[in-house]
Amino acid sequence: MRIKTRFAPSPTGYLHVGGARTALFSWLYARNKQGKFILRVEDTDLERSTEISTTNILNGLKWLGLDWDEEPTLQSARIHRYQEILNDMVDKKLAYYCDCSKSRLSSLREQQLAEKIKPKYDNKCRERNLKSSDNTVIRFSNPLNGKVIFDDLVFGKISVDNSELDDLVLQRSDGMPTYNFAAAIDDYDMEITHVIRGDDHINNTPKQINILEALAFQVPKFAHLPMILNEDGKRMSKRHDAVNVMQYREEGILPEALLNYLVRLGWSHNDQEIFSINEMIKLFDLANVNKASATFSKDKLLWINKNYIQNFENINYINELEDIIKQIGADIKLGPPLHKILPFFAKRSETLIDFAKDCLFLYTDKIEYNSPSVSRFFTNGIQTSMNKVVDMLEGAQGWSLEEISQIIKSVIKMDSLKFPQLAQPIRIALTGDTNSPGIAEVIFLVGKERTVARINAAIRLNS
RNA sequence: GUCCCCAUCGUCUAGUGGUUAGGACAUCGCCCUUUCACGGCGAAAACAGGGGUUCGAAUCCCCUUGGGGACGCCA
Repeated sequence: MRIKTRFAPSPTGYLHVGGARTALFSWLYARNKQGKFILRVEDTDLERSTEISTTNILNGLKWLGLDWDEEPTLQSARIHRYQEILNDMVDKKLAYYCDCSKSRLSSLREQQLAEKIKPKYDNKCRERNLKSSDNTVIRFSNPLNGKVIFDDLVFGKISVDNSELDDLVLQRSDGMPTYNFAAAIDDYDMEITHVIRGDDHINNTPKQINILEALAFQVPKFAHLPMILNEDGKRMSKRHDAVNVMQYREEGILPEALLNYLVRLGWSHNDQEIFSINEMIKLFDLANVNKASATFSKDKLLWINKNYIQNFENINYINELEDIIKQIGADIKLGPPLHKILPFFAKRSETLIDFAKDCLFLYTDKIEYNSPSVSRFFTNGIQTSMNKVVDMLEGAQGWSLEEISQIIKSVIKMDSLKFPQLAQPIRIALTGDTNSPGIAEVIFLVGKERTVARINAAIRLNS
């Protein structure tokens, strides 16, 4: 049978890192097996679901490059199908109507909690044979005895006693199906072979298996993924943690890098750290997924990102970089085309934001001097040497790195200077700060005319 | 509280009965150096604890401890 996996987000926010990791593993598994990967939007909660959330989540997946097969399915479009099955279940006494009020349910729950027992529905309506009416829900007649055992592809054998489960609601009083019901039916109808999801769903699995088995529907295989914890070792939360995938984009993280970081959170292939997308697809398997939850490390993400930025020959991020430079307010036409500066800046940047800031002096003529550095390096008399550099640069025949480098060196020799004594004030004149690529490279990239203008301006200001 | 699950350096992990317990991030030191970086070399750093099983346990079993998850007309 052809492998088919799905990612089934609820449209109640954006794509967060946990969801992205789940989607990635699901996607990798399908791609590795030449199977299908589909999307299912679980929008059965009318209160919380929004269309904008669906768009956000899809955009997140697109940015990451996690492409899907088939049109995404909305559960809200399938209510007739759920209804059909529900009617059948009630007919077959696999499910029943229940009119217990929410207040009765909550006091029951409080009582059970007070008695220190697991809160469960007491099956009051199970044998009452109620008819459907405005306020009724449909509950599942969960088996009373025995246990549910399934073989999780990551965790191995998991066993839960039916006495731990209760008659869960399948359909709300507003007519919408609940998660455990809709997900089980959809996985069956959509012929999902492998349900890959977070391990917070382990406890739902026996419920879904019972529903499927009651209906004599085939049960898919399950693979639960360990959770991702934040740097405090707590579960990632929207309040405290950077969990929106698009936030990483704004921070200058490359999608390939985020994917690479995420794939190593819970999965490994010996000692390998860096994987191209194709390698991930080729090497991914569920057998090497870890069981323990993992802590998210921004440091390591940045390290991986740095690797990808350095690897500009294979990863194209010029358009993204250009957007950021424009956002900062610089004019890309003032300086060299971006692909020409890559070799000089790529190995210096952890993020695209760093990169953009570092190369900004090439794309703006408003140089803001870092004043403490100015006073430190613009020592008495250095202006004379700087003037010599200007003169020689103006007289230069060509404009090569080698030639520029020779000019700097000759002035240093002429005036008996140490390299930084001359290089630093020039660097400040050209870039505003003390940190940049090599001084000859900077001069080369800024260009003759602008270099001369900037050095002259700096000399005027500091003499 | 009840149930389910997990447990190797600070972090991500390799390891599937016999290893000096390996790699990576971060940290620290040295080297390189034209500033900041990059890079190179090196150091420190772990099998949660206790019982078994075994000639031999990080690896298998049990208990304890710690952590996570679930217990909704959320997903």
